Amino acid sequence: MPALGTKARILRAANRRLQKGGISRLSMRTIAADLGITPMALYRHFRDKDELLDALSQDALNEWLRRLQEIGSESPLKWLHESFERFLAFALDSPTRFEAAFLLPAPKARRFPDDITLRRSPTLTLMMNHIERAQFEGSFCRDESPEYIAMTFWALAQGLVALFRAGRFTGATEFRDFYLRVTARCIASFRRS
Amino acid sequence: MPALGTKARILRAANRRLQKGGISRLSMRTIAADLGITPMALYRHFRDKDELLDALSQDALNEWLRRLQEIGSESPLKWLHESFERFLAFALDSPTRFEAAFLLPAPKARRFPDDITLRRSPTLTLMMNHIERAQFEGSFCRDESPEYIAMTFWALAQGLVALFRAGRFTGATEFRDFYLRVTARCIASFRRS
DNA sequence: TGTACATCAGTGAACGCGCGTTCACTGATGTAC
DNA sequence: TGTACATCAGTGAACGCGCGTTCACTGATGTAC
Repeated sequence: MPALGTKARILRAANRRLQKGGISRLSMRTIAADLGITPMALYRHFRDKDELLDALSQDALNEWLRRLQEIGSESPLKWLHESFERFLAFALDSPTRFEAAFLLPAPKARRFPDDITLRRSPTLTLMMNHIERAQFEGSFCRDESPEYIAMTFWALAQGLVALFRAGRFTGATEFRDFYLRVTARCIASFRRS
Repeated sequence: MPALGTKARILRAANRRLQKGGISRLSMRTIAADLGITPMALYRHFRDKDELLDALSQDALNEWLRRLQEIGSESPLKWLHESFERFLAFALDSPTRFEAAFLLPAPKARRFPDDITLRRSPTLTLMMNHIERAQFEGSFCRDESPEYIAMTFWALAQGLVALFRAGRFTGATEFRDFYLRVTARCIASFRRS
């Protein structure tokens, strides 16, 4: 009864490794050791370390997309608040996958403005859709484009979490308070005046 | 005529190394090789690699503080705009030192809110002074504390630069435009309404 | 002025480590006839 | 139903690399008397 294929088990072990020790301590050898397997067995499932890292990051990005998609389609403003909260939750409750999703080198990352405008990024597109809805409804101002606003949100959330991860807050509680206040304020700053 | 002591030359070489290759490729051996010196010679000047890294980051933080201090004391609002521009310039024209200042692990980093409120961070204190002046003059609203506002600015600027460094912008020009627009907007959002 | 000695920057070989990856292999499982 | 063969997950030893750091040293420079 192989509930999980070896490939999936490798990714899970890699995530665990990532959790303690971070990227720098993630090696083919440690992952294999955690699984009670020879390092070379990994090469049966991934061409090389880069491919494994890539799978890891894809996996985590999918998880993030899934969390975003799970948000109920209430009012667009509520959706935006909720998306900020989910980003925070993702960063706090799964620092591993958060790190894999956003901190591993991502060769295929979408670029602003072209890729974004062309809706090539699934997560940012999702966010932009709700921003557009908010603008359409009249609850958001229209002087800025959805991609501009989405990218602003993105930068702010990333910056806040980066400071937290760099140990710039006394504790998680202080961080949570600050994060929620700042992001709420940022959303508010785009409301129709 | 030793224009530069060996210690200073080591730090300069380390900065150069940091420039190409980043932190991960910064090793005692490569630094020494760049100087045409034996790796062990470095240990005459630094107890170990950590101490060298620490000196590197202190050095870069001082450079950043110096750049902030050089801003003329015009109106507080102009000062804040200028500080954002200098942060951008620092990130773009000296990515090396920027990386050393903000991306190297900083064991002594000040924490929000305690250390900040107590004015333990020289750069944030400088920024908070101008925010206070703006509030006193009446050009900034008073519903938020200077430390809250300063930390918000800080997170936003860091987040923007992090996205740029992660290759999320088509080019430096697009980034510069976006950065300046977003930060100006953020400053504006704290003006008295 | 000359000698003895301490200081100190830098040398060069070596140690032990963890890393990604190579190579030739074993042994079980599935499939074709 | 039995045999021959391909497939495929995993093994185990080894290679070559760059790393931080140890150790005992050399040789020049400064200082005390």
